[in-house]
Amino acid sequence: MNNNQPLPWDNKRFWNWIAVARACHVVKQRLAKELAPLDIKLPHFDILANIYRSEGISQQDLAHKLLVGRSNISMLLPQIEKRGLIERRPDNGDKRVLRLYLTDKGREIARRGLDIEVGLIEMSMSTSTPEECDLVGDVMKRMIANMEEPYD
Amino acid sequence: MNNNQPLPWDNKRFWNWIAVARACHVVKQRLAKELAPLDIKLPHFDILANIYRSEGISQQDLAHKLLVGRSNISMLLPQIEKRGLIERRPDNGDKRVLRLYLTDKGREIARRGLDIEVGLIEMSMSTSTPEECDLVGDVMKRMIANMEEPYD
DNA sequence: ACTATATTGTTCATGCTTGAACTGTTTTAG
DNA sequence: CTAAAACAGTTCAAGCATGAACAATATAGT
Repeated sequence: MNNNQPLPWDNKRFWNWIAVARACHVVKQRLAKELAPLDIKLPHFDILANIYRSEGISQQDLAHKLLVGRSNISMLLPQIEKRGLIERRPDNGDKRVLRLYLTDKGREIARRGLDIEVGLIEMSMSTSTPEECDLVGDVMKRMIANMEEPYD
Repeated sequence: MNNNQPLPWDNKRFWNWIAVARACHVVKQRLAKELAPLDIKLPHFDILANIYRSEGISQQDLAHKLLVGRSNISMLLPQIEKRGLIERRPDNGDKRVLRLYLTDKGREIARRGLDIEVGLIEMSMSTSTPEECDLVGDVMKRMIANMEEPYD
């Protein structure tokens, strides 16, 4: 038995991470609520926001950016397309690839949603200095890099 | 039109937050993989881990801790119970509430899963100093507090 | 005591997410 | 040039998460 191993409850890094996970969860739930007036769900908005930044992106690259599977994108896009928020156009050189573009309506929603998201982030981070926020970002980027290693 | 509003891409806080969200996502996906040998999924493990820390907790309180709806817990518990990892026993004073306890088998899995989780967190945070990690935790707790405010 | 309100847990329909199997296209190697 | 491998996108079945409606129990105000 390994019952004399240190408990996680005594581990500060553990609790700090729990705080990160909870903050993430809370912000996402809150953002979903704030987006309701735009009649857009979080997963759809994430897609719009990314196309807004990278117009003409492929579904593959979009999935990669959002850290989700291609199938996920493949299931959501038709819904957004039917609402007239995006267009899918085949790539000229590669017949496998579909490239994604916003319609004016889609761009408007992306724009407004992003304003809401940024406002929420600014509000929630307003009690921390820019230097502190930057440090948080740095630590997170390091974590992501470490996470890509094999580890076993 | 508000097209001359500043774009989020120019906002440092925005990018720092994106890093947080991505780190969260990556860690969760990785943890899910590491837990596979224990034959336990992340949602089930989260439940076990919380009962491990708070044996005798009610379903309501568990849902609150995990930031999910009661219905979610209500759907997952029977599965874990059937696997013989937990027990549900009625409260003595209040016939509405069910209190949750781990079986020896459940405790073993919780214990081993927590070791894996802590190992993963330590590894990913190993390139940051304890002071930096503590600051991250502080900023996150402030964010959570700010998020509970009305804001509209 | 008694009705109104609140609380705990359940069920249901809906929607998101995943991984595996599949189609069609492109690239690579021999 | 052709066969094998890699790649982009789709489909499907399964599992997770949510909110609304519900049953049973507890609490409060009169």
